[in-house]
Amino acid sequence: MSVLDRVRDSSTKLTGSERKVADVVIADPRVVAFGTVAEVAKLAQTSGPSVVRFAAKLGFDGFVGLQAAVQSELASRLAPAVERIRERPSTDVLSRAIDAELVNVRTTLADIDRDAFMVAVERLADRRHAVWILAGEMSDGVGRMLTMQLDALREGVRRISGTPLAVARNVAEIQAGDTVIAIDFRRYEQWVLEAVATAAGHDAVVIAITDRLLSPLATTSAHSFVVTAASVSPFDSHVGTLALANAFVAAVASRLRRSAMSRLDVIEAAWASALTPGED
Amino acid sequence: MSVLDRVRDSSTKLTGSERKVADVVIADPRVVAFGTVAEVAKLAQTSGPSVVRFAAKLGFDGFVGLQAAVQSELASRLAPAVERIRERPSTDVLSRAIDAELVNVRTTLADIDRDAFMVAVERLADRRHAVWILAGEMSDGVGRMLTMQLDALREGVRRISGTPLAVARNVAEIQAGDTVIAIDFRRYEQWVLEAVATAAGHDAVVIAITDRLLSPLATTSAHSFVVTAASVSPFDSHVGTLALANAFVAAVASRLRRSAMSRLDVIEAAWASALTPGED
DNA sequence: GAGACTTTGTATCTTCTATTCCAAAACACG
DNA sequence: CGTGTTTTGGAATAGAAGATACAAAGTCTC
Repeated sequence: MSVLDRVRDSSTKLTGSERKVADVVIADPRVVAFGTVAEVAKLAQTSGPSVVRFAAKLGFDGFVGLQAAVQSELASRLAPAVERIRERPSTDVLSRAIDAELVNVRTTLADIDRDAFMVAVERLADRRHAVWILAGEMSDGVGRMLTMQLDALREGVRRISGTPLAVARNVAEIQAGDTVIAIDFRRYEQWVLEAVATAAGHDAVVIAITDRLLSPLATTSAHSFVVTAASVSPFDSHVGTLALANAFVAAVASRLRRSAMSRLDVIEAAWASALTPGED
Repeated sequence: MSVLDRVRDSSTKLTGSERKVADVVIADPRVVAFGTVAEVAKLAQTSGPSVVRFAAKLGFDGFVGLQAAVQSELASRLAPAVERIRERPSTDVLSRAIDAELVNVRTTLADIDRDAFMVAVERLADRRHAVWILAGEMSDGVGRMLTMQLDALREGVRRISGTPLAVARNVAEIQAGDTVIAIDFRRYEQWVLEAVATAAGHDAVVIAITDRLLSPLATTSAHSFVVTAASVSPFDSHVGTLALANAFVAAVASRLRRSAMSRLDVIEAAWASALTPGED
């Protein structure tokens, strides 16, 4: 029974400062393995006795018991590589999911054309041009997250969706020089393709995120990025799509560092006043 | 200067029993890192003082100095994946993004409690109980995709969102035995926590997807899953969250194979008639 | 708002462990 | 074989670190 399991089991019975200790222990077991009661207590911003009581509550024989358990867990991780490579023939759903999603992330990001990426980032970071985001139904969630995050970094970011009428109205607003990010996958949705075509006709710069280099979307776009969407479920995995979107956001953020940060601070303040803050 | 280097330098000056100590230290540093003078002495078939003298001869301030050095060497090998990203000499955004997202996927899925996962899947696949999905603003996109996909596999899947009034109305509909999936991260949103508390009070089974084992959300839930959300942008990465959601969908799909497939066929047909099909 | 109960940290005690001392053993050399 | 030197480990010591007792602070309940 691992330390993590024990924390899970007793998590409901833990008091406030014991929970602080638990956070520290879980966040970095090395502190427990190598350190002392005093050090753990300091990191958890509590006192020694709370650390000792925490260990006892998990069923260990004092801090030394906890420490021994953590040490033996870490020790196995430190065991020679040979010993560790007993890779299971991934049969169950979870193992196959890990394999698939790792491939999705790796190939999606590794296959990016760096030059195209930089050009796209440059455009997204250019606050003189508005950014419009369209996403097919299956990738709608990624589109929303991308919109929200880009919008937090700069002004003039809008998502296009809704009824055909609403879409048409929004598309009509797109101006020459604006940037359009379109996300769509197999079973390409007609309205996305049409909207992109219209935007391209109005001299907007279209960035396509899609599943094939020669997808209908990619061929009508200035820049296109191909996502690997391998999945063990009946649906495409959008883990790669989201990883790509995150990469865009990260690049734009670092490009806009100063202005983005002040904008983020404003948003942060709004959040702080709107929410009851968490524990820390 | 590593411990190994120091041993090499002073190897000629070592006495017989000191050499025995050196052998032990090099063969398995864990004994020094985790153990005591007495234990090292026993393994080296010598006495405590010889161990201490060995440490002094290497230039350390006694055994504790040697131990500290060995610990810090091992600590870097044990560094939590998240930390290793930060330590890396920041190359370009893309490479760091790849590293971060791979870590997110790997640790999120690898750290899953298999038993809890199976129990959760069993519930989600149980068509006698409705499934309700709640997600905080930042993870809203994942919540939507999860809802859409689960809904395609089985009936009775609903997403809760909108105005406080709409949320309250939906939450009131939750019945004993229903399953609630709540997704929320740091800056925990009050409405999510409240909705979950209410649902739990009505004897619904709550599955939490959150960022810490002991987050406010996790502690009030029957089952909780922890996501690693390391990011190179100012926002948490939800790649791990999505990977986890996909894993749930995959597992539910394989659990419901027959019934899910026929349902998917119906949806497929609806799509085909609503859309202009793609190239293939 | 009073009282009971829980939680928490300070101060103290106890245990464990690294260190040091020193005498015995091993060794080198004449 | 004896003497000087080095090496070694048992026993004593000093110090650090974990455990505990207890009182203060906080929380809950009626």
